Amino acid sequence: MNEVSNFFKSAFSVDNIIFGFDEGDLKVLLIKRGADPFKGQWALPGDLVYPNENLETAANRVLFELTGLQKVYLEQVYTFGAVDRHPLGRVITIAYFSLVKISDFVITPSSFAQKAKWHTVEKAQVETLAFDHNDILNTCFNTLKTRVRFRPVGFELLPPKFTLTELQHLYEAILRTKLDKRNFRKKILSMHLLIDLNEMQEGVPHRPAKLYSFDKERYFKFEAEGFSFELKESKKKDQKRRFEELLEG
Amino acid sequence: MNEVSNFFKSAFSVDNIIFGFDEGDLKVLLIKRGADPFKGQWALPGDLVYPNENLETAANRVLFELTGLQKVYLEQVYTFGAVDRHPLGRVITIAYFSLVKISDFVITPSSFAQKAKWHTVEKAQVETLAFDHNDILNTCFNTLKTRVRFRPVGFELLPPKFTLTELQHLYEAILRTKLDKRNFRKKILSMHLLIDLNEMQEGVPHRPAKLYSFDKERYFKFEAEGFSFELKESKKKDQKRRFEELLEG
DNA sequence: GACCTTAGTGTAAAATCTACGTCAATTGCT
DNA sequence: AGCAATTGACGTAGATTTTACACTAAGGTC
Repeated sequence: MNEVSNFFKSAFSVDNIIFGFDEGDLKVLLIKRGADPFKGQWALPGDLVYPNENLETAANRVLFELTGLQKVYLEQVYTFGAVDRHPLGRVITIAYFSLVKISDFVITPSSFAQKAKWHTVEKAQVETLAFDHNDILNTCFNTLKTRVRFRPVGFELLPPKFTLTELQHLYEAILRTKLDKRNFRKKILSMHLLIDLNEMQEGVPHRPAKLYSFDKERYFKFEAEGFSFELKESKKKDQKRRFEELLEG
Repeated sequence: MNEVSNFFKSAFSVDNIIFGFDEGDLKVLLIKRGADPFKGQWALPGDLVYPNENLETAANRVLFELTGLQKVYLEQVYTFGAVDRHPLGRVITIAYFSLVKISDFVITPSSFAQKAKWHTVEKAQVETLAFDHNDILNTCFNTLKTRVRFRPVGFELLPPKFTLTELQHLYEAILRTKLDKRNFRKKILSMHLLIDLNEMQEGVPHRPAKLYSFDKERYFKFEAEGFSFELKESKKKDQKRRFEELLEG
């Protein structure tokens, strides 16, 4: 029993990778650390888990303290536990990713965050983040890419009413590819997971588009009986290349 | 700083879900616990992680101590951290699943395992396991089902030389469905991931089948350039039902 | 050599996926 | 009022993939 007590000297934390979508870009929320270690560096929002707190509760708490948001999409992704990942001792961290509608959203920096700011994922990936947060971000971004092909999680990133073009741009930003407009629409509509709201966009300087919302109930029904939601990218390489040029230029 | 030290009172463990395949059944290795808590109950093999040990190292260690196997397929799946999941204190556990060839294999029960035994997954799922190990097993089994559809991990469960029928039975056992023989073969062979060994089964009381091995190198090449490996079950409901009857009867 | 068991194979019909071009509705500018 | 600019909406033909399905071949056993 005494030996066992030697093991009870570790801590664990949760880190949230909070994705949002705005102006055609996929973004991630980072905080500028207000305390050592890594003071002044950008980091993923996270915190130590209280001894009597469940992991998911902790992830929700961090999200709430930082953003004021509750009941948003949150999913455990991976646990990072390299021995030397934290300078203060053995701390393993459980990464959660979260998808939020940026529009809903007021950043309310908590005590441990001097400053919170949306970064495009591209920029965050080249930034030097605190701890092993670059690893974590990359892993979670890859998970998002995979997730979005098999579950309609993407809808969590859009406002309640959206156009098909907005939805397509979202998928293109996440998958970093270009999709064919007509095929995308056909595919999405054939799933019957969108509700046609019979409303139109307003105040846009061009032909207004129809607005849709996501039919969650219907999706849950389908999911219950085993249902795969997949989006494939164009098989023609040219399209993909064209998009990569777009990203760079 | 003093407050922070309150957090450093937790421990974490790894639990291994070791899958094997034998006699047409998917199996999982359980140990009968030799010490409290849960003495005498079946449990997943696991251990506390040493303070200076990486998670993956710990998972490999547990596997090695129990089975003598090294360098087998091992993948992190999920972290379980309910506050009350361990009676001795706050212990979160990181679940890894592992795929081994039962043939390779001699169980060498370590100090913490009185007895290790292969259980069919079906039976293990209805057994009352120690801690939250039923949860863990179910989660990992679902992950295996998904994994096997997109990556050729199944090969890890077979001996180095196998027949197409053995491969098909493996998939059927994992997916709990029935697959069409000709379509399965066509699909598998069209991936060009199997090496035809130009050898035949011997000593079987029927027409001997060709032996194949898995072409790992080729797979890694494909994987590197983004490649999806998918097996779908029959869309005709009847086939599935027929198989479910088989499972029950 | 009869019979039992599993191995091995092809095809046609259906479903899905891919590439692609034109007219429509609105705003803003002149 | 008319025109330019912008994005929305839509269908089809050809290619590819998926599905369902049944008979002969090879070896072992008795």
